[in-house]
Amino acid sequence: MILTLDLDSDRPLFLQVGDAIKQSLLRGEIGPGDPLPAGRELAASLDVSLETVQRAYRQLAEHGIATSRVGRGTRIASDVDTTSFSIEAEVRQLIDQARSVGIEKKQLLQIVGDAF
Amino acid sequence: MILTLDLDSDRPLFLQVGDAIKQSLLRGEIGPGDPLPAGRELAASLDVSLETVQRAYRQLAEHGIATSRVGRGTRIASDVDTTSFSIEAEVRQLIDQARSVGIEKKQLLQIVGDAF
Amino acid sequence: MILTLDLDSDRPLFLQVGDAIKQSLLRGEIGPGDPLPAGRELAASLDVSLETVQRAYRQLAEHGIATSRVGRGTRIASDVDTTSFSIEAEVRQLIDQARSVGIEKKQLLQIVGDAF
Amino acid sequence: MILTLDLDSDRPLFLQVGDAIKQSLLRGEIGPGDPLPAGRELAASLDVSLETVQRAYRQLAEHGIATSRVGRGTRIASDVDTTSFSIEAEVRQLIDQARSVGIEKKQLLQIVGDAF
DNA sequence: GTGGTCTAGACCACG
DNA sequence: GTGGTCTAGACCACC
Repeated sequence: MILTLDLDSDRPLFLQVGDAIKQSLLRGEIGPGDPLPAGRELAASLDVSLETVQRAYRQLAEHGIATSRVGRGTRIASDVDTTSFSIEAEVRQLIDQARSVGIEKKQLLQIVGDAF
Repeated sequence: MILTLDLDSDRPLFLQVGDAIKQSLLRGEIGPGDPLPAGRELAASLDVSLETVQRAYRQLAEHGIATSRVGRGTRIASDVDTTSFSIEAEVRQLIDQARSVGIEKKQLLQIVGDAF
Repeated sequence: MILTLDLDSDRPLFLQVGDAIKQSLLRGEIGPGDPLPAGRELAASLDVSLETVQRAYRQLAEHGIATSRVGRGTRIASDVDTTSFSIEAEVRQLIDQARSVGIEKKQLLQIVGDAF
Repeated sequence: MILTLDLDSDRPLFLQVGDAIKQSLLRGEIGPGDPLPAGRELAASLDVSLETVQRAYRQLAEHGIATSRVGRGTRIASDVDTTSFSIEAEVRQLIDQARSVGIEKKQLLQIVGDAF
């Protein structure tokens, strides 16, 4: 598993780690039941503290995306539902509102790009 | 000017103050060149610290929405362009959700562009 | 707020802190909207690390029992539902099952007391 | 002896093994004096480490449920009393929930005693 | 080996 | 002042 972090981002590292794992799920690189790297291992490869990785895993567990068991590692939940990751509805809503105030496609992409 | 803040929101108060002023602009309650309330006055009416209001005004100034001059108070810029921030809140929300599910900037722009 | 921790317990300290706060709620010592002690303050009075208290508060927030805002402290949620803390149903279920296998009141209290 | 483990459970495997043996006792599938499978054999059939099975047997011995003798294997104690552990799981669950809502041992015993 | 908990520091943004 | 994040260590139970 190869993940990249943006140390200059305002987004907390532990959320970035969780984001990256969800991304791998969406891309199909990993799937239900698949093991995640050991905390110490991932911490070393990302050059962050173990606690940061643990917080990421803990958050994934709280959201039902992964499960951790002492001595057995952390793995993607067998019943993980990737469809919940979709944001299509939000995108449609945004576009509707943009149109309602006369914002063009080009402008909206500019605004979104600037805010990301 | 009557503004309301949501103390239960995760959004910082000083940004909420700025948001509210932009909303007044969008609704036409205030317009280019109009004066904003004195910092101390608005702070008292919102029951927040003066520093919070000052930070809000500073942010508006940085975005070219308002201008401050010592002794003259703060007023809406004469050349303010409302189209750019009318959907800021929605864009922010979309980006937060996109990040939380591991969607990158490039991907999101693609999705938005396709759906428009 | 006076809380006591059992350092010899197997129960994690941060859960004990959360337990104690729920207990205060059940006893009516604190109620919806009431502020909780500042993390540093509670950490000092309990002689645990700040992180331990923060984890307790974070857990309460995740369960909708408290809300934290940077710079404004942590307080009991205004819509907290203490009835959800009840365990009467579980107790009744346990007693039914105990009776069904011929366990007497005295025995059950012994078993529960030993397991706590 | 056929036992099943729940790898998704938070309950340690070695306790689950002990639980399953107690359940067999309660169901009458095995009785006082009956031999338990050899450690290596059970470990292989459950696909867990020998250490896990050994820990389970050790725990059963500590609770007076089984006895181990080198070279002779492990067997159910001849004087085992099944009434004591028939509702252990329910008691554990109750205590966990009680702790999570801040109920103390004394309080819980009071509640259980009142409801019986 | 694994994850879970905890500490004692630090720096940051918000008020 | 507040809470949020992060680090670099440590010890523990489980496998």
